[in-house]
Amino acid sequence: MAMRNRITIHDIARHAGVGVGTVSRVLNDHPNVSAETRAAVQKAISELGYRPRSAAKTLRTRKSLAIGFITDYIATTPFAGNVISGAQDVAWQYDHILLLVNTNGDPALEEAAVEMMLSREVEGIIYATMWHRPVTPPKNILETNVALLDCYVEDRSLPSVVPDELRGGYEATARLIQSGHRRIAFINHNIPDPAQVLRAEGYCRALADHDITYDETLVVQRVAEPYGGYEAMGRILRLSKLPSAVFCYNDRMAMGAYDAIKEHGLRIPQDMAVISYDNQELLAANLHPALTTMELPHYGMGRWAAQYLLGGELKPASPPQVLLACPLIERQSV
Amino acid sequence: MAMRNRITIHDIARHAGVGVGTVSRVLNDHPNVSAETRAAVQKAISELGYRPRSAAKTLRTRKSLAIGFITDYIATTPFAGNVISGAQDVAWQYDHILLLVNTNGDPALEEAAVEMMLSREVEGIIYATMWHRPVTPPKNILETNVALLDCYVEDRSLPSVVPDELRGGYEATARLIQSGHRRIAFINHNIPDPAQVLRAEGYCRALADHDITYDETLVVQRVAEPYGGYEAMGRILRLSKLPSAVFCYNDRMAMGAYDAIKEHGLRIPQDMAVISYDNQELLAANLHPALTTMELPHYGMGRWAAQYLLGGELKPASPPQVLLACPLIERQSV
DNA sequence: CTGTTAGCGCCTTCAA
DNA sequence: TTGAAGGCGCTAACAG
Repeated sequence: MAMRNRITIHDIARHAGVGVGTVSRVLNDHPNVSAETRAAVQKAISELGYRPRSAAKTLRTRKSLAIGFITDYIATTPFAGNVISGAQDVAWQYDHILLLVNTNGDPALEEAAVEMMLSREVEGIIYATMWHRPVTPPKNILETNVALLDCYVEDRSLPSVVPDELRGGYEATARLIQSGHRRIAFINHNIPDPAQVLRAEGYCRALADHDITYDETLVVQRVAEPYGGYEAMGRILRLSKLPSAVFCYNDRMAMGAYDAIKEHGLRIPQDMAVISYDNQELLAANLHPALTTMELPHYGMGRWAAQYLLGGELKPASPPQVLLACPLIERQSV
Repeated sequence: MAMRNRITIHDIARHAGVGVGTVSRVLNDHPNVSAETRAAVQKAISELGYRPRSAAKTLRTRKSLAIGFITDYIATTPFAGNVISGAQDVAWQYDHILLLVNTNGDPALEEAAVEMMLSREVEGIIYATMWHRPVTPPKNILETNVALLDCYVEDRSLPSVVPDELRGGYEATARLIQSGHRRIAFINHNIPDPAQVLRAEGYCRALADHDITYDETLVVQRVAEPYGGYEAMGRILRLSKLPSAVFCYNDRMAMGAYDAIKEHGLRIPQDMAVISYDNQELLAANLHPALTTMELPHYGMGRWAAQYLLGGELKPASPPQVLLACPLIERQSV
């Protein structure tokens, strides 16, 4: 904290008996430096305990070695850490750091955050939502590079990475079919968002591809919480002809479905197989039996977004709309 | 992205017919500027769409308006978002931004992260762990201000904020006693960390304060996972004289305890009251009955750490060791 | 291969 | 209350 004047490249230049240009060159691994000069400079650097001032470099080069990371509701989802971790791992690999701002969905704050990031000359901004949905980012974000994470703009004019919900819904259903099930219920969320629509579409296509007739009485929509899953499963269990398996919109609904199934005296998976979506470790791994589910690729989306921004393959002409696969996590419920 | 030369204070000075010094003054709310001059400058600023280059300011003032945030395992806990959110809210209030690095506990990476932050001249660094424990931060962190979050150094030489586990253990137990329970079991973690030791201490003191004799057969230690809680509760239920309530080390163990209690044919809370620790929403709110538990003050710790760094009350002479209360979240299990 | 020099954009004295 | 000038530390272009 005792901030005596910091050591600069001038100091180390003098100490090593060279010019500042040379010091700058060794600092930046410029090839045109003789081995001995380089060694002398490096010696001086470590002897004097030199530490560069990143602001000076940024001012000169217009590169901040940073990317912005804007989240909407970071505190409300257990997945936030995975997304950040993915972005961070790639950023670090490129010697970049993450500038984080959480906005609680406030548009004014979003715009201010972007402004601050632009002032700091970030390489680009990752605009991340905590659940898959369409968004309208502040327009000033267009003044730098952007990667939308777990979200997209309706007109597809911005690069985006989201989970491949359709394929996930398809594969979850197919997994059930593969185990011999033909009569498969689907407990879905009752609010139409991308996950809700696309998982349903995947469910339908899987049935169709295996010549199973779609039966609307087997599809029940409720609030995407345990009690919603409980209600939905209860309704299904009152059917005269019971299904032998159920695909749940998410692990929370599956949690409720478990209760209903057990109360009904049925065993999982013998009497009722269950597969679901999200892979919330805490739930999925600890339910009895452990829940087989489709994992949301949070870490991967974080990586993709950072990689897109730093990998140098920016093509604003045709912004990529990437779908990341949701891997099947096999446990004991199927 | 078309990065024509940026507009500088020189441009706006010329446009407004004043000197750069004056522009700088209005930018920084310096009092000595006449109202009309100020207005003229502000007009020019908005007309030209001026955006400051933070690097230039930082170079000149040595203030980056940023604080570093180092985490160990951000991806492994659902609480990460709350901590970040707390720090972020305060940082923003002071016009600061968070520079985030997650290290996966790698000491080399930690040191490099600190080095990068020092180069960027952060105001201070929040060193946060995802569970309460003693730590050894990289020594270079001492070259700036530090706030340890959910952790501490053994010699207490660095400011730290952690949950008040002892008081939490005490109050959880007292809550049970208050409901008339006198025979109270305690399911604890089987690895001695601060939470384990201090919650146990709180349990003991609460019993003592209410003239209840400590009965070691009522205290069982296991792995802090649902199956550990299940095992522990099973052991307790085999006792000849059953307790009427149980205090669990965390919500996950409580989850397992629930299973054991129900399998034993007992009702919660009528036959067996349950209280626990952590308030993992996902679990606590969705167990049947909903779980009464002590909340870990993650958001508050985030706020405290940022406030300490930015509030200007730094006193390295006597580094504060703050304990934050764990509020009781009443639900239906007591 | 190396030294010198001219800024990057801003803030902050110092005079006026 | 205001303008002018110097310099924060670094990189990159230019000579040599």
